[in-house]
Parts: sequence; structure tokens; C-alpha cells
Amino acid sequence: MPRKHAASFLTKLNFGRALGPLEAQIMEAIWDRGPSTVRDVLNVLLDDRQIAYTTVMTVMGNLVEKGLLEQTRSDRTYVYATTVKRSEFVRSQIKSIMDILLDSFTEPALSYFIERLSGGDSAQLAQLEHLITQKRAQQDSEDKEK
Amino acid sequence: MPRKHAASFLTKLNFGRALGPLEAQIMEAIWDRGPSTVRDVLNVLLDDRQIAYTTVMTVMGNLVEKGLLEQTRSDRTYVYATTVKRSEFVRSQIKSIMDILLDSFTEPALSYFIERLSGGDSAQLAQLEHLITQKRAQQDSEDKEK
DNA sequence: AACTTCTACTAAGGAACTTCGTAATATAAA
DNA sequence: TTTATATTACGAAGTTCCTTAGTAGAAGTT
Repeated sequence: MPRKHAASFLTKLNFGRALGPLEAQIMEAIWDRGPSTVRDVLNVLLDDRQIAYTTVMTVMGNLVEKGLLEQTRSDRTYVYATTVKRSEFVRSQIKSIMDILLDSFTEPALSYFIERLSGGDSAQLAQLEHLITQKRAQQDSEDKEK
Repeated sequence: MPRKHAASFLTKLNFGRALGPLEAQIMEAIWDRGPSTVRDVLNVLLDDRQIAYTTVMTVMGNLVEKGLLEQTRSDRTYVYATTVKRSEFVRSQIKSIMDILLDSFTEPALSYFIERLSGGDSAQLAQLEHLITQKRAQQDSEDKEK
């Protein structure tokens, strides 16, 4: 009897869109510069291409909605600061993706992971080994604490 | 000087949408049943909810466009068959996601991976470590051959 | 008061997916 | 052959998410 896929696991592969390209570019700009005004960000973007002040403002507003930026009034203009560090944001994105992969597609995910690593990149292999050693040491010390 | 993120790596986390929920459900149905007509699939979907024949047909047509299904005329109606096995499809999706993660976010990706594995099952961790050792030995012997 | 800068509001457009109606076509039944 | 039924083709509309930007108003500058 064929398995029933009531809620289709495959849809899990649709991770809620992380950031649109413009949103990402703006976040990067603010992670680089630190707290910035719309004008600051606009100037960064204008290095690359034509874009309107209001476009940048709208997107920055959306990013506030999404909780990725926060506004504070300084003098008479708003300054936008990121609410999470870039590394934290990246990590949380990776976590949500990896969790889906490893929870819903354990076997193929692990299997491809190994295959990738064996593929040739010995630097990654070394990095992974290092991380495992680290992890194991950490676990051991946790065990002793009990 | 802050690093320049010309094309923003973060946008890489937007994997081209795999399949919409309805598309996924339909693919699952055909993977389960084998080659099916629109009516066959419709009947499967109707177990869960109300949906029009033409809706299913449109989506199946789109899936043909995308190369995931192929039509063949049988008797006087079209039969739709999947062009890839479910496992192959899943694998290719996982591959594209993992590749992006491991190429653009190597450190946090590996690091979270380990963290996940060590979370519960330390046997998996040991197994992975073993695989790495093995792989390294294999690579070394390949190097010597040069 | 005129000018500049910034913000709020609004809106429109594209892309991807879902939804389905209508009309045409073909087949089977009467 | 006419009628009923099933299938397909075509097209269009609605949703959501993202991008784009204009216009108007508020607030300080000159």
C-alpha cells in the first residue's frame, strides 16, 4: 500500500523566503556600516545602481516590520539599527533549513553531506574534524559536571 | 574597511521555490499511484478538500512545463507520469540546498550540523568521525599516487 | 516665507502559485 | 444523428511577497 503524504513533506523544502535581494543588500549595508539613516543606505546603494530614496525607505520600513531593523529617533531623523548580528541571522537561517533537511529527509541529507565532504574538499573535511573534536571535548566536560 | 557584499551572499538563501503546496501534493499523488490522469489525481485530492478539475489540470500542465511530469496519450485521455523518482527529486533538492549552505556558509553550516548530530545521538557523531578518518586515509593514498 | 530633508501614505507592477470558468473537442449513448 | 459526458485548451483573476517610486506633509534652514 502506498504511503500517504497528507501534508506533503516536499513543501517543507519551501523555506519561507529569507530576504529578497534588495532587503539582503540593505541588511548587509547596515551590518557593515552600523546604525544608519535611509540616506546613508541610499548612498551605499547608489554606488551600484539608480534607486529612489523612497524605495530604500519602504524596504527599510518593511525590515522593521519583520523585526530585523529597529528605528530610533536621533536629532530629527530616524536611525536604523540591526536587531541581530549578521552571524546570528545567518545561523538562524541555517538552523531552520538544516532542521528541516535533517528531520524530514534524514537519510538523503546525511548521505549527501558525506558525499560532498568526500568529494575532494579536504579543507572542509579538516574543519569538520576539528569541530567534532571540539564538540566531543565539550560533551565530555558536560558529562563530568553531572 | 568593511567588507563589500556586492551580490549579497544572503540572497543565496533564497532557493528557487521548489514546489508550491498544491504542486507538491500532486507530485506525491502521482509518485504514489504511478502514471495518472487528471481525474485520478483529482479524486485523490478530493479526499481532503474541495478543488476543481480544471485547477488540478492547470497545475499538472505547469508541472509538465517544468519538466517534472510528462504527458502521453492513452486511449483518448492524457496520462501523466513523473520524469524523476521521488528519491531522485528529493536528492537533487537537497543537493542544491546543501551546496549553497556548504559553499557560502561553510563554517556555520558545518558547525550547526555537528551541533545537531551531537544533540542526541553521539553514535552518529562517532560514525561521522570514523567516515572522515577513512576519507582522509583514502585521500592521502590518492595524493601519494601522484 | 522659500527651500531642503525626511517621513508617511499610497499605489502599482512583476513573479510565482492557486483557483476556476468557459468554450471547444471528442467520445459514447440514445 | 442528436444528445449527454468527459477531457482539454485558453484564459483570467486572486494571493502573497518583493520591488519600485510618487506625492504630500512635517519640520527644520536660510
